[in-house]
Amino acid sequence: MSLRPATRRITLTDVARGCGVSRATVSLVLRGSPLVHADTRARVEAELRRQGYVYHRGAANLRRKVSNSVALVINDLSNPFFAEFAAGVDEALAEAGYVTLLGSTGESTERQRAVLGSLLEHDPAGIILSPAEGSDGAQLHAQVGARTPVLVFNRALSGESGWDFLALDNVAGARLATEHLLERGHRRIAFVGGHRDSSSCRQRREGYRAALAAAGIGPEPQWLVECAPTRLEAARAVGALFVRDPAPTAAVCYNDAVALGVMAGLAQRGRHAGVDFAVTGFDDIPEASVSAPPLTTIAVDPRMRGRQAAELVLQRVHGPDAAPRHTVAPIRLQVRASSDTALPPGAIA
Amino acid sequence: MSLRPATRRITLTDVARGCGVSRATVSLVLRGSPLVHADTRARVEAELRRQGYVYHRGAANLRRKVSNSVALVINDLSNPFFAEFAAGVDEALAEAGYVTLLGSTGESTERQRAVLGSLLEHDPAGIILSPAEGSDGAQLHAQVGARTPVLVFNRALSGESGWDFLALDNVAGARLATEHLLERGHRRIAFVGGHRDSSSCRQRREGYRAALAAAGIGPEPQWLVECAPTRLEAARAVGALFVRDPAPTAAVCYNDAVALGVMAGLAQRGRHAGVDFAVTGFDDIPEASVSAPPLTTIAVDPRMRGRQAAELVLQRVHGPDAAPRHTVAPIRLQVRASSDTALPPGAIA
DNA sequence: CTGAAAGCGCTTACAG
DNA sequence: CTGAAAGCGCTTACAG
Repeated sequence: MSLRPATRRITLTDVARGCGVSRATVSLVLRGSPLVHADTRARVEAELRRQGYVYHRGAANLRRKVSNSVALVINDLSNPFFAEFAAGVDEALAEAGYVTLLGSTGESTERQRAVLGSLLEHDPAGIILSPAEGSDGAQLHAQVGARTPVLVFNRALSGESGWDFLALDNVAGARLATEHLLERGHRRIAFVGGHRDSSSCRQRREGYRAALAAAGIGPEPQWLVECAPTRLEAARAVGALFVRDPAPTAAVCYNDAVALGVMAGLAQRGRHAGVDFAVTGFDDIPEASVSAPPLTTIAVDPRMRGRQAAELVLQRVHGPDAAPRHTVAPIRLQVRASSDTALPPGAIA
Repeated sequence: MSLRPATRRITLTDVARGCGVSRATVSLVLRGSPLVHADTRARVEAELRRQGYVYHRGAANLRRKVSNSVALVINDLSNPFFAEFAAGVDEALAEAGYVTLLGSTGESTERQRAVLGSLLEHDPAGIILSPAEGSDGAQLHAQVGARTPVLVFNRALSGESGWDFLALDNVAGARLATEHLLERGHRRIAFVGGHRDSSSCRQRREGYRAALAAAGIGPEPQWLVECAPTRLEAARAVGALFVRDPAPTAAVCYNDAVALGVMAGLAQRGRHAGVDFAVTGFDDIPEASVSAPPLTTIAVDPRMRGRQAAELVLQRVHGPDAAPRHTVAPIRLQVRASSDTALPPGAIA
C-alpha cells in the first residue's frame, strides 16, 4: 500500500474554495453540465488548471455506484497470441472509456483464483477471462457470483458457468487446413500436438477428421500424435511420424508453435517442410510469416478478437440480462511455403 | 459506465446487521485485528461467507488515502519482449498485493497522453512507463506531477523528467557481442541496423566501437550500416556490406529482428550465417533459439526486467524521496550457431 | 444558475 | 472487546 502522503491531493473542495463557488458547481463543470453559467464555468476551469486538479474517479464511481474498469485475466501473456489479444482488449476498452485491470495467471488455476479475487475487490464492471487450463466453471462461477458479467475467451470451461463465450472456430480452422493439404495431393496426413482432453484440441481433431472423411480417408492411429503445444515437445515428437511405412507426407499441427517444432524436427532428420513434407499451423503468430520456410496457418487475428471480446463484455455490462451467448470468431487460411510440395505425384499418392 | 444495478451489493452494514454487531467490528475482523473476541470473529466470518461478501477495496483505499494499484504503460504489447516484461511486472505486483492497471499506447505519444490521463484518475500508487518513441520528458512530467512516482523503462525520455530509469546495458551488450566475434578470429566486423539518433542505437554502437578499439581496430565507414530495426529493412541493407573489398566477415546487429533479416539477406546472396559469415543479435526473442541457424544474441530476460521494474517502483512508493536512480539491468551473451564460422583462418584475417 | 446536505462503502480514533 | 461518529472525494436530488 502506498504511504507517501508527501503533498496533499488537490480536491474539488480546494478548487471550489479557490474560485469562490461550491463543490457542487465544480462537479457540474467537470461533468460538462449545461446548468453552469459560461462565466462561472470559465473561472472554474481556469482554477482547475491552475491547481493541477486530477479527477478521482474512484470516489465518483463509489458515489455513483458505477465502475469503469474491466478485468482482463490472461492465462499466458508471454504467448504472442494472447499478448495481441490483450492489446486489442485494452485498445477497445480505452476507446469506450474503460480502464483495463490486468491479471495474468501463467496457466495456474490457483493463481487464477487469487488473481480473480484481487480483481473482484476492485469492482470491475465486467470480466474477460481467458481461462487457465483445467479451470472449473462451477468453482469460478461461485467465486465471481452473478453481479459481474463474464466473457470467457478461447477455452471452454469444464462444467457449466452460464457465461458468454467467444470461441475460435477450431473445427472449421482444422478442416480448412486439412482440405488445403488434400487439394495439394496429400493423402496421408497426420495431426500433431495438443492434449486430447483439451477442448480446442478435440475440436481441431474433429475438423481434421471431417475433412479426411469427406475425402474418403480414415486416419491411421499413428497419424495422431499427442504432445504438449510447445516447439520443443513437437520437435521431439516428429520421430513418431516415421516409425511405420508408409509414413505421412503432411501434418496438420495443433498450433504454430507445434508446427515450427515439427519443421525443426524434420530438418534434424534431413527432411524439409515445403519441399518433401507439408506442414500447417494454427494462430498465425508473427513468427509464422518469417520462419524458414514461412508457415501456412490458420489466421485468427488475435487483436481483432480482443476488440470483439471488449465489445461483447461491454454489451453485457450495459445491456439487459439474457441467455448466455456463444460467439464463434471467424478464421481464415493463410497459405505460405510450408505447405508447398515438390514431390512427384507418385511419391505422394 | 456500468448500469446493471440488478442485485444490490452486499456491504459491511449487511453483514454487521446479519450477525448483530457493528460495522466497525466487521471491519476489524476483515483486517485481522486481534482486538476482536474469537467467538465474535467466528460469527462474523460465517456471516461474511453466508452472504458472499466482497470487499470493496476502492472504498477502503479512499478512506485510508492509500492506493494498491500500479499503472503499467506499454509502448508495444504485441512485441514479445514487452509482453514478457508486462507478465513479469504483473506477477511481481500481484505478489506484493498490488493490482496492475494496463495501458498500451502502440508507440503513439498522443495515445500515451490519453492513456496516462485516464490511468492517473485511478490514483495509481506508482507508474511503470515504457515510453512511446519520441516521448517528451518535460511534457510527461507536467502531466503526471510530483505526487506519483514513475519508473521509466528501456528508453530514455528526451528532456529531463527526474524519474527513475531502468535501462538495459546496451553498451556492455554490444561490447560482449563484438568481443565474442573478435575471439572467433574476425577482424572486419560490421554494425548493422538501428537509427543513429536513437539512444539505444548510439549506446550499442558505442560498445561495438569500444571492443574494436581495444583490439586495435578502427571501423571502416562502410561497416556502419543504418536501417530500420525490422527484418525486412535489414535484409535489404545486407548488400551495403559487400560493395567494397575486403568485405566484413561478421556483423553485430542492432537487435534480433535485424539479425534475422541479415541472415535472410545473406542467404539470398548464397552466403550462410554460421558458415561463411558470423551474425549476432540483441534481445534473445523466442525465435532466436529456433531460427536457422539459431542466433547468437544478447539475452536481456524481459520477464526478470518486469519483476525488477515492479520492485523499483514499489521501493519508490514505500520509500523516502531521493534523487532519481538510474539502474542498469544485467545482460548476458547467449552463444548459438549463427556466430560459428568454418572459414579457414586465412580467409578471416 | 448556485449552494447545503446526504450518502456511496469503508476505516479509525475515541469512548465506554 | 465493541459501538457511535466523523470523514475519504465525489454526486445528486432538493431548495432557493
